[in-house]
Amino acid sequence: MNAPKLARVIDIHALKNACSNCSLREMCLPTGLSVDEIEKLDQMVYTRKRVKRGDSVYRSEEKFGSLYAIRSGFFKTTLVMEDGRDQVTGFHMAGDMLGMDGIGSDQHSCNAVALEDSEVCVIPYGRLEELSREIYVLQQHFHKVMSREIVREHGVMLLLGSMRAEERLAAFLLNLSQRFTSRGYSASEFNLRMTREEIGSYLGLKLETVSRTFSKFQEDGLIGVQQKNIRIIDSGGLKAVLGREPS
Amino acid sequence: MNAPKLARVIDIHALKNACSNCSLREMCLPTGLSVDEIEKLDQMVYTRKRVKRGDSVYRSEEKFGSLYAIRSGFFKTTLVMEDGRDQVTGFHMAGDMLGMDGIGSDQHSCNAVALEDSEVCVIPYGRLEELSREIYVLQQHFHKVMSREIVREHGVMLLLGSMRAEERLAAFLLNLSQRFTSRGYSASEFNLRMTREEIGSYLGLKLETVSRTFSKFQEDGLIGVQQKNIRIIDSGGLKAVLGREPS
DNA sequence: CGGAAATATTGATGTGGATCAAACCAATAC
DNA sequence: GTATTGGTTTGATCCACATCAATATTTCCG
Repeated sequence: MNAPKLARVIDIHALKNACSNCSLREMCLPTGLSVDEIEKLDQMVYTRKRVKRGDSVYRSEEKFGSLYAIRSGFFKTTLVMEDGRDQVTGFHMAGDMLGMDGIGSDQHSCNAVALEDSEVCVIPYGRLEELSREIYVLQQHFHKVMSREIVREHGVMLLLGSMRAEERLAAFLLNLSQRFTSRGYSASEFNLRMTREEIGSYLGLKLETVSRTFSKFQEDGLIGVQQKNIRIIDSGGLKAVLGREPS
Repeated sequence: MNAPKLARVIDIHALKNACSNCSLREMCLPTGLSVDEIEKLDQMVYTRKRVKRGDSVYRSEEKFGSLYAIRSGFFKTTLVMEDGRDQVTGFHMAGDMLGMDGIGSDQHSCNAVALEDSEVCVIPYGRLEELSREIYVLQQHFHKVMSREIVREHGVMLLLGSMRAEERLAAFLLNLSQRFTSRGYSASEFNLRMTREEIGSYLGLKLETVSRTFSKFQEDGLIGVQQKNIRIIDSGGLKAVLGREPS
C-alpha cells in the first residue's frame, strides 16, 4: 500500500464523520455556523460510536467527559432510585444531545440506553468549551440547547403534575408526531421504539393504563394502533383531549 | 454638594452592589473566580432590583434579556396551561439563578413570582456571554449551573412520576432543609414561604392531601407543624418514609 | 380595632388509575 | 414445526388521593 492511497482512505473517513457533511447539521450543533466554523467542529467531533439496542452510551455515576449528539437511532434516559424503582426521564432521537446532566457534578446522573441500534457523535466536552469561547455562534447555540432541555423538562413536570392519563398520552403522541415531522418523517404514522411499560414510566402511568388508553383512543377514532405501529387519524381530536374535563 | 462627596456616594453604591463584597459569592456566579475576575463581574452586575411579595421578576412570553441571581428572598416559578390550570415548577432562594428558561427561545416560558419581599441581581445575558468567553472559570461555572437545573428537574420528574404522596412530601421537606442548611440556616426549623396549595401544585397533590400528610407526619412524631412553621424532629424517620411500601 | 378574605384543618364520600389475573400475540430459539 | 419468552390486551377489584363540605385560624386592611 503506498502513501497516497493511505491518505485517500483517511480522507474518506474524515469526510464520512464530518459535521460539514452531515444531514443533521441544521438541527444539531452546527446550526447557524459558517462553513469555516463548521470545519473547526469537524476537528472536534472526530469519533462516532455505534450503540447496539439495549446498550448504553453512559450510565449513572459514570465519570463525565463528553456530550453525545445522536446521529441515528433512538434512546431513552432513565433514573434509578435506591429501592430499584426506575423512571424514564426522556426519549431522544436524531439531532438531540445527550449527556448534559453530567456537566454539573462531573459525573452522569442518568442512564442513556439505545432502544434500537444507533449511532452517536462523541463531543469531548473540554473541546466544546474551548471552541465555544472562540466561536460566538457556537456558544450561543450550545446555551440554547441546554435551555431548551430545561424547558422540555418543565413541560414534563406540567404533564406529570397536572394532567390526567388521557391528556398525558395525547400530549405524548402529539409531541412524538411533531418531532418526527421536524425530522422529515410522516406526522401521521410512525413506529414506537419503546414498550408500553417505558411509555408508562415516562408518563407516570402503569403499562395497563397506557394500553387501555390507546384502545380508547382507537375506539374514539383518534388513532389506529397495532402493537408498536401508530397512525394518527384525528390530530385535532387528540389536541381536544388536552384540557378536556374527565368524561 | 462637592465633587469628592458625590464620588464617595457612588463608591458606596458600587460597593454595596458588588459581587466581590457579597456574602453569597461562594454559592452564586463568582464561585471559584479570582479577585481580579470577580471585579470584572462587578462591572457586569450593576443593577439590583427589589421585588415585592406577589410581584414577578419576569412573566411567561416576555422577551428574555437577563438572568437574575437571587440576592435575598424567596421565589416560585410557575407554568400556566391554556385552560388556566397552573403548576409550580420550582421554589428558589438566595444564591439560585432565575431565567435560564428564556435563553432557548429568547422569551421566558414561565413566571417568576416573589413569595416574600426579595432582591435580585440583574445579569444582562449578553454581558454574561461575553465575559464567560474571557473567563474560563466563569464559563465553566455557568454551564454547571444550567446542568444542575436539568438534574434538579430530573429529580422532580422522578418524584412526580414514581412517588406516593408521603414520599413526595418527605422528599420536599428534606430538600428544603438541606438547602436552608447549606445557606447557614437551621436544618431543623424553618418557615415555609409558600401556601399548602403551592406545595401541592409543585408536588402534584391537592392542598388537602398536603395538609393531611403534614398532620400525619406530626402524629408519627417526624415533624412539628404549626401553620407555616416546620420543625423537623426525626429526619431519619423522614428519610425512611422514602421508598417505604404503603402502610 | 374589627370584619372580610385568605389560608389551613379535618371529615365524609367518590373515582381514576393501580393492582391482580388471565389470555393473547409476535418474535426468536430450538 | 413447536416451545419459549417478552410484550400487549382486557377484565375484575381495590385503594390512594381527589372532591365536596364545614369549620377554624391567620392575615390583611380600612
